[in-house]
Amino acid sequence: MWKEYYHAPGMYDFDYSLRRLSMDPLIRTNMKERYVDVPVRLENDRAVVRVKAEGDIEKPVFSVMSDHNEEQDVIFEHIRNIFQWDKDLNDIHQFFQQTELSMLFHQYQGTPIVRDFNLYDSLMKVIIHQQLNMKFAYTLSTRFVQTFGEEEDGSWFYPTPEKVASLEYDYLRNLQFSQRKAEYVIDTSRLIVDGELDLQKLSKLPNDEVLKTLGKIRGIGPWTVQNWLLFALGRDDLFPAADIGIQNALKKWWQLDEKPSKKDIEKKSMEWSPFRSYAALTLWRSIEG
DNA sequence: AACCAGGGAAGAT
DNA sequence: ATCTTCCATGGT
Repeated sequence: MWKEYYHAPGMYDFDYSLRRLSMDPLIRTNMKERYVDVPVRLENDRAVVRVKAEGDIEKPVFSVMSDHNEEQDVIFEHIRNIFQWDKDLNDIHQFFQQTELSMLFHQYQGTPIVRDFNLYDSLMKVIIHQQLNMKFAYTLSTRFVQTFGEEEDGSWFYPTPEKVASLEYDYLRNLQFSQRKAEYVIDTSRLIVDGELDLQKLSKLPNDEVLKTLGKIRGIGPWTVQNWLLFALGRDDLFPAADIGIQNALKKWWQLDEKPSKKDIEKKSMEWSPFRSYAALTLWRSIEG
């Protein structure tokens, strides 16, 4: 068992992040004790890591602990990247003070981008969640993981690309996937196993190159690429204009009768570049619960 | 019952 | 290039 502490440079609302993480039934969170258990895939091994809030929004301190004693540095580095503790959210807050979203950022301070735990898992989840209402979306992804993935210490690991590539479409249809969705999930996994798609390599490329590569794959459109860039890679400047949640939030924020058009959204959101992701997160947050 | 859901492919202009 | 229509289900 090891335990390490870390201080973030600016404000950081970890309790909000926990609330978001707790929306996913596959992720074990505890709001009262303020921790989340993060499943970590290693080279040929797995670890479950507990990340716990020890401070508050103004003075964020975190503890990271695990009883997996090998590759401790790799694990800690991975956790730091997921939660992006080194990004100074005071700078983001400062930036939005000169925009029309200043009030919103004042109300919801220190909203971080918490990345999905794994590049491949994230892509599968985004494909599965396309167009579905949140409740059914989580039902589907939970069934998918609990049927084909693996559990360890109460935490669920997504199935590997190899495992998913070996499935028949009917296995997913039985879980109430549509035929299309079953094809998207399995075929994309097969591309990865065959070496035709390398997510690690993609993660080092600029957004437009990722869009060019991922967008060619059947079942992956602009919304899915944008969400993957935002949540898997944690990129700062994504604004999913096609997203219903974003549209609803802007409708409310701009006091419109109808949802604003994709084009209007894209144009206006340019004022929030290069930190559009934070605008998106904060807008989502403004219409939650 | 009708319409929507944190879309995308395929077909039609 | 841009616009419809269809895909499949569960939720409200």
